[in-house]
Amino acid sequence: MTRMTNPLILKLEQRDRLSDDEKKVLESAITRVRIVEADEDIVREGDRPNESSLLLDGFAARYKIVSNGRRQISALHVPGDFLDLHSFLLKTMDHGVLALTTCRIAAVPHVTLEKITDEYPHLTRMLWLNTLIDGAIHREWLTAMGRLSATAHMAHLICELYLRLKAVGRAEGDMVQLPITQAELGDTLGLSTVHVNRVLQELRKEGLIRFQGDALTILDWERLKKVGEFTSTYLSLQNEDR
Amino acid sequence: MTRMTNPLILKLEQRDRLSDDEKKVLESAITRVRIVEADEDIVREGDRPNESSLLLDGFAARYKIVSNGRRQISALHVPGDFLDLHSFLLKTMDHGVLALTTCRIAAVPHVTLEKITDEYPHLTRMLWLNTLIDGAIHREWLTAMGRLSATAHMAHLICELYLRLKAVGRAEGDMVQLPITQAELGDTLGLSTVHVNRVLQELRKEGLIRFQGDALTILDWERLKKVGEFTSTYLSLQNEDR
DNA sequence: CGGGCACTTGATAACTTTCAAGGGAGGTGG
DNA sequence: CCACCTCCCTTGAAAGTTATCAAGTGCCCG
Repeated sequence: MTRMTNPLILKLEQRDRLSDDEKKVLESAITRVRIVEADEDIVREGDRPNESSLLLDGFAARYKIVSNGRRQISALHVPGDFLDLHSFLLKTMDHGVLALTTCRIAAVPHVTLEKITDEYPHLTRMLWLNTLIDGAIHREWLTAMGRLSATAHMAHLICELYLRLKAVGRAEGDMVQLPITQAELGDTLGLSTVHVNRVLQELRKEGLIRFQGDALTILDWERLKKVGEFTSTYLSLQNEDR
Repeated sequence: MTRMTNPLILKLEQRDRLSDDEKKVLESAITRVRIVEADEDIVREGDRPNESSLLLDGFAARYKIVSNGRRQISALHVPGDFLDLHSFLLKTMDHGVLALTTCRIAAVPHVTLEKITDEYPHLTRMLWLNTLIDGAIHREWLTAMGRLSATAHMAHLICELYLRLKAVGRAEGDMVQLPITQAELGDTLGLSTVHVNRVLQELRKEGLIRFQGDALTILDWERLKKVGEFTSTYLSLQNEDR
């Protein structure tokens, strides 16, 4: 499903006004668009990319493998997200990025990013902001993982994903397409697949969500938020001068 | 204990060269230095600061309280760290920042940061980098919290703190001052205080560390790293053009 | 129609929390 | 100068949450 509007612009414009010039710069920053199939790596741990990947369509995850082969997903990405904007300055990837579904990905060369930082201060701040939001999400996940029950943590994640998808026009009413397996959810929440299954059943039984195939429907937003102790502040969905 | 060199400059110079001009700009960005006593808030959740706080001396933590009163610490800060540089662009604090010890804190007005982003592209990238390293640490903590045992997680944290303190000249050989209570460590790792105690005893019994009062000594770095599955890549301690 | 993958279920085991209590060190007031 | 209070660390036992192990079901795709 291809959209006309670059979802990154959609995402940034929710946080601050972009000038036409800035939008043009962003559009022209893209050198090429490629397709990555599900379960393929988009970037590998240890890589030193000379471009950053922008997700145009599909779902992707940042992940890390630990010694016993267990995997932890540290970020889930939806269209409009940069997958490794941080590699522009961090240089070496400290984690891999994986396509969860077929992904359409735009490449932005690091030389272009450097040029933007030299010439477009406000646009630079917007890109910086983008990585700051990633950081805010990381902190929220840390809190959820450390101090919430498995059920609350799941509810929290669902709230977040719903809002993030809605923010880039990927929600249809109370429903979003969420093509993520329970095993992947487990790797995201730090739970076993079996427990993910039980937790989802609990949320379903409570009448909070419906989750059939890829279709996730929010049945009771208020109670879901309450169960997940969710507040959206950290997503910075406010439009402000930045 | 006051040092002459601004620890932020020390920290940044480990990652890339700073020009004399840039250093001067950083030094003069500081408007005032204040002291915050242990257990006091430096910034509160919900605040909209118009300046960012740079930690010159002491230990601080970003934290969040969840409903049942439990607390999660999402970042531990050592001298040279910005505590809320992200508030420059995120505007609203999504968490609080607490002094764990008496802290000496410099204030950098957001208007000054904006001026830096307008006029000093490379310095801007270095500040951006600073927040990217925070993000990398968050991801590493997520992995440790989700997929490592309590003991491994603790070992991992100790490795990280030792290196970070060493990087700003706060290590004396294999020893660092770590004035953090076991309760605070629990809030950092997502564990109960009791379990923190048991995990520390295990690391001591294994001959990996000594931890008496505030003095933490690394007794067997190689084995500690192995237990904590620690690799330092994510700390970006390499000097590179950025 | 067979195979594979994702989801589901039940039983047991492991890890971590909670509850309860005692010990030790430092600071403060009488 | 000592008693006492508080905070932190430590220990033991019981409870709770989540993982692991083991199967079985359903569905999509070749």
